[in-house]
Amino acid sequence: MPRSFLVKKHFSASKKPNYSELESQTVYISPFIYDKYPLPMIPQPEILSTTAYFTPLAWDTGLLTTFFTADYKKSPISPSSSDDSSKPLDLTSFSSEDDDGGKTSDPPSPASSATEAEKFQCSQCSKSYSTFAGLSKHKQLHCDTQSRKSFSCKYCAKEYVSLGALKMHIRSHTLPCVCKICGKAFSRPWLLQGHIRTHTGEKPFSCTHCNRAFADRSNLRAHLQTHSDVKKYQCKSCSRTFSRMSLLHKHEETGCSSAQ
DNA sequence: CTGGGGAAGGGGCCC
DNA sequence: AGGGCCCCTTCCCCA
Repeated sequence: MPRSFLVKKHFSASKKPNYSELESQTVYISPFIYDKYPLPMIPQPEILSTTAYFTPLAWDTGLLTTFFTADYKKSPISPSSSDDSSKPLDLTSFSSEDDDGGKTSDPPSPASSATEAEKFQCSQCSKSYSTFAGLSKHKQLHCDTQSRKSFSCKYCAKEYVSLGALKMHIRSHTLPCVCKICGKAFSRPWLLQGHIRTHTGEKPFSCTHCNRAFADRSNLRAHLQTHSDVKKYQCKSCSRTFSRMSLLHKHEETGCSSAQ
């Protein structure tokens, strides 16, 4: 994903958040995409008109293609042919466990992480991180009680130990990322990005088992489970297995016959 | 009721 | 320290 899609914002450096500034931050996607959608435009609230940022990247089909090609070069998941960049990408040649480059919370593979993970360990809880920054954030958020400070949200009762976490949370109230097609607002740019795919119909993640395509990588992962013989989620009461945790939860909540 | 797809929210990690 | 991305999870809807 091109970083130019995102509008860099400058928050107040003071400990007390500048709420008016936070509230006025509105992220716009490029207007070019909307040229393809002559839909009646929803009246723009004042927040949308005064601080509009139009970044260079357009979300038209051609540029989307460019975007996807460039973006996915970073990941092990890349189109089979660079000349055929409009072809949906294939995730299925990678297992759901190891296609994330070690960024997930899954247990790291012994070969790659044993030494890395032990490099920075929390003295409080012994949790290990591969980077000092990771350890620092962990300590700040969870274990370094001496340095904990409270940042309260003015919209709700939530409190956070860091200003960054509060800013992130406040975005869920202010919803600065607005879709110009339908007016729906989102807290983060990539939520808007995913939402825009619902308008464009872009589905860059394809399943090689059945040729279905998805707009969302996670939805492809969930779909891949339907092709798997082994269901990951098992009911402790009746041992029945499910492809999704949500299905297991639903099964348990609706009353597993073997429960109790 | 179950299984599956679509859409979205939030946390963790890397840069 | 903050921005950005990825992943996991959840909710809703439909067949």
